Amino acid sequence: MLQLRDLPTPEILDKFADRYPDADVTAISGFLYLLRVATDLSLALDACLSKHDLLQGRWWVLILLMREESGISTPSILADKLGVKRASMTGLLDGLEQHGLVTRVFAKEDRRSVKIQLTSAGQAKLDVVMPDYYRRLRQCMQALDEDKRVQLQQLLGIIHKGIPALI
Amino acid sequence: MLQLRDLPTPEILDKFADRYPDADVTAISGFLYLLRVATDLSLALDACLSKHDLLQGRWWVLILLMREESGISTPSILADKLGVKRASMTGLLDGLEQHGLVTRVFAKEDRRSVKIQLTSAGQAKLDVVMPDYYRRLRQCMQALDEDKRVQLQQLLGIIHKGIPALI
DNA sequence: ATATTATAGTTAGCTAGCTAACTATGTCAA
DNA sequence: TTGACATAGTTAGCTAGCTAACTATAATAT
Repeated sequence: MLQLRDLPTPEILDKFADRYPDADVTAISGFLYLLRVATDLSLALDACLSKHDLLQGRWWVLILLMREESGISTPSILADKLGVKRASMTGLLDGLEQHGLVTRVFAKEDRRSVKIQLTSAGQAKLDVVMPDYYRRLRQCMQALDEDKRVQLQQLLGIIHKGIPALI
Repeated sequence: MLQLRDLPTPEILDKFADRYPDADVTAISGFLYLLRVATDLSLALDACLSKHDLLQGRWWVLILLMREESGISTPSILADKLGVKRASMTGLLDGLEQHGLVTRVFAKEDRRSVKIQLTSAGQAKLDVVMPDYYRRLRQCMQALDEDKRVQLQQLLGIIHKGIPALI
């Protein structure tokens, strides 16, 4: 994400725009501020989860399992949904299994595959973490009224559409 | 940073809100979309920089040096401004020095300290990368008119103020 | 003056991602 | 049926961050 703590002042942006005429100072500052706020949100989420002895990766796996009616999925599917490689999912599941939050169940219909099952301890963990997370998140976004939330979604949608132009 | 690719649908959010009454679905979806867009922007930036054989960390160091009139700073100051530990800065500077983009100059006034100087090759690298970055970023944000950019700054400011409530 | 404490930079070893290569199993076409 | 290819999961080794501990130098208090 964005490590940079020392965002450019308007003066610095102007100085750079002098040397590089393509610079669009309001675009740059909006872009950097978006990255800054998102990075700080993500760090705050990490801090919140770490109080419950969790990191984002493992926490999302538990949530993905809870989304399933049966609490069951497979490493490949979880990896795709989480957006990590299967190799990374192996590590996440190792950690969760060691803590007793999921179990690996070997499938009989396809002997290459493994079913991952959310345990009752895993569900119990979520039942502690999620209310805390939701309460904090509600607080965090409290000052945004419904209109502003709609605005935010729209603005983010516009930017999201523009991302291919950046690559 | 948000790994998660499979954002919750409104149905999933409602299901979770049933079990966890503290859930504020518009807050959650705004929060996740903000993280999603920022993460994709950051990945797109990585992709853009990698075409120039750079990663965000090293690139920001070059920019921080260029902000200085003299092109000179120190590892500690750079680490603070970049938001990494001094130990990490050592590695970033090693890489930049190997590529001839910065030089370490030992200071005589304080023999513990080292001055980091942007080289002419480093400046030349920026003079190639920055116009490309600025041009792409302008394209990416093109669809946001001036009003919407102001709105964005305001919304982000409101959210930023709320972050301490999340920790 | 000298002992303590603080600061600048580095090294060593940890983490959670990654890619590449591997094993085992399944699928499909000749 | 069997040979080629595809898929599921794992292992091994890479990266860029991190913390903790270290060396050298400077600043401060007694």
